[in-house]
Amino acid sequence: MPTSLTDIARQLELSPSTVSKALNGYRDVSSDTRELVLRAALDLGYQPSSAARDLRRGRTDRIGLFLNTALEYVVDYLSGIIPGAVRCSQACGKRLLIYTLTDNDPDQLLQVCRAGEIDGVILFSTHYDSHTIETLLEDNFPFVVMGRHIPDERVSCVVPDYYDGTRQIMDHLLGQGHRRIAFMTRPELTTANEARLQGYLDALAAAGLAGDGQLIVETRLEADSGVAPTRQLLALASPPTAIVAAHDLVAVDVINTLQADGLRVPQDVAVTGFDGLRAGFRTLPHISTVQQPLERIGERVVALVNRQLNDQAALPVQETLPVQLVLRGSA
Amino acid sequence: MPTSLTDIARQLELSPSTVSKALNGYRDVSSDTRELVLRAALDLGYQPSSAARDLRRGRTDRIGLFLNTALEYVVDYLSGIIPGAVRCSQACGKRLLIYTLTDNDPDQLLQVCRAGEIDGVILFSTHYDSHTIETLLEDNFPFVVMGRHIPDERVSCVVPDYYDGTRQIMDHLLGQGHRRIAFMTRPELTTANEARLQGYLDALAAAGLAGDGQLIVETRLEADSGVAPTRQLLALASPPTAIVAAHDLVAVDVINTLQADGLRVPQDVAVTGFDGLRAGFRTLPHISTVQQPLERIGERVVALVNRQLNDQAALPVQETLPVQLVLRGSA
DNA sequence: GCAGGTAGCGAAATCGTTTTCGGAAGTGCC
DNA sequence: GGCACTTCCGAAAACGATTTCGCTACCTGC
Repeated sequence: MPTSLTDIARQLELSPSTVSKALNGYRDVSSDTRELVLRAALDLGYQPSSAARDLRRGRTDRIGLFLNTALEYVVDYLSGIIPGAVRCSQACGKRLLIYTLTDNDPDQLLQVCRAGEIDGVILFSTHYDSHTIETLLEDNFPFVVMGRHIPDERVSCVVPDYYDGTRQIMDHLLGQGHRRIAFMTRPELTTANEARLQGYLDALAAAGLAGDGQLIVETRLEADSGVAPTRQLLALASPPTAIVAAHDLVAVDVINTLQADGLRVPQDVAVTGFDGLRAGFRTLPHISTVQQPLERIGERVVALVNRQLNDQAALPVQETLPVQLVLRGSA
Repeated sequence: MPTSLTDIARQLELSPSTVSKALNGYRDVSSDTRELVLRAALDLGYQPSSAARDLRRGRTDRIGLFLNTALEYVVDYLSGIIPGAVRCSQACGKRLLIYTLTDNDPDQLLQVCRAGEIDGVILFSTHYDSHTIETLLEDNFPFVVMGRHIPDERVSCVVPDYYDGTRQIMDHLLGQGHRRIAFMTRPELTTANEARLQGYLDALAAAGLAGDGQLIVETRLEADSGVAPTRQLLALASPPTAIVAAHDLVAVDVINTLQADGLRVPQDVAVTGFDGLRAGFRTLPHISTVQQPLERIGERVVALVNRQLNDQAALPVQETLPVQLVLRGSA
């Protein structure tokens, strides 16, 4: 049992109230006793019990973020987000913590929120779940969705510009002379996927090209999910000369699969990613991709949660952040 | 403000005690009222306030793990650890959470522990810090070190067999006929690095080879940290035919650097990694490495913390887990 | 000397649980 | 009817902090 506030009070023959006030900067404490209290607290290594303090104050100054499926992808994405998110939460006087979910209990997030373990929560795009969102809204619990636009004006979100990013990729590939361009999408019908697909289709149309359904294939978020779709594309009578992967991790699989078949990237087949994760540097050539402003996303997402904490009546906002094509060799 | 236990009590015209007992499975509650209470709790979406409960019970059923520097490496390693750690903590009725540290405050970990936010903590090897460990010991706060052996019999730790792993690598390379084998180490003088270096030296000696100081180079944990040392090795009058990298992420850099120079892996230079992270699959050829039993490490580390929680007098243990060489092409 | 003001401290309520203890019914047995 | 049990419930005391309010001195100015 660590030292408590009453321990200090006893030792100094003061009341707990005075000790608390000395520690919290109240003005009705003489500078002498304040000094005494601070010194004693330091000597005893005092740290206020977070449970007691949270209970009394009715808040925790903590913001949560939940980890669950598709660990490999999420974790890579997170490592890009975290610096910005941590910096911002620190500036707001909050702490950011990451919860590990056990996948067999989908309600864990709601339980943690209702138990008051955290004041607000950041929803990673991979656990879109309308029931969760609906309940959070009913509870009036502060939350922000990251990486996916939710078609509901009551929810705040921060998303990269998927449409523009895809257009940038396509314009580049078309400019290079590619005409048979394959597109890898994800099976979930989210606004992110729709925006990317729309960017692809619009770019083709703008170039006066007719789409070919065979060139649109599905991938998942899991490891090695790019291998099978690539083989599927290579097996076509007229295979693509460029492949637009759903994200960088898939692009890694694509490149490895192509190279394993003796094809050269980008000479034989150009490949592009999306997101701008560190994984893009682990292949040779490095992956040409659309760089999301990851740190900034982390920053904004925390800032928006914080805004809701400070101002109950704050109106929700949907932020779309600009992205940028970076050419690193694979296209 | 979410519904509290007293809300339920009021609505049902019962006392808070009875409601609490009904929810917590006490036997002195009639099955009728229990049913009533459970139903009301469900209807109102009741979730006990974690602050109140933690305060009263004097524990949190939470185990912490801290993230700080070298994010890219840590995060990759973590994604291997987490499934096992989460599974085990769930089996123990605990929750595992990850704290993000702001690097300018080294005492944050201690503060969180002393504030009683968590019952126990897992120390990632990358923040060895004798002051932290010493303080945790003084506080009698349960903790386990992961991935590094601490030369102090009072602290529990779980480590892969670095020595044996390195011997396995060396035996393989020597068996392939390599005679000039470079070794990348980390600057910190930890038992892990020492064990690896010793394995390297012993293997050379066992093969009757004299070591060459020029072949031992240093790397850091940060991104791209393998590039410079590789160039350093290539610049030698007599460059190595094999490079034993400190870990998989460095090996990625090494392979990319070699290939960028037109060298073939493994024909011109063989490369090995360590750890068995997913990153090893992102190069071509895939990285031959020493696979750590990551999930098992996660499992054991949580289990050991839990043991200390259940039995204050539990003796510390140092566990060394077996590792296995996996050949994937780069050597 | 006295009203009014200020500085410094403590008492006590409160946050929402858990848990011990005791008491009020009801039951069974002689 | 009296006794010992059992069954079920509530009162109340914690846990450790924060915060309001009131009280005592002392000071100030007239």
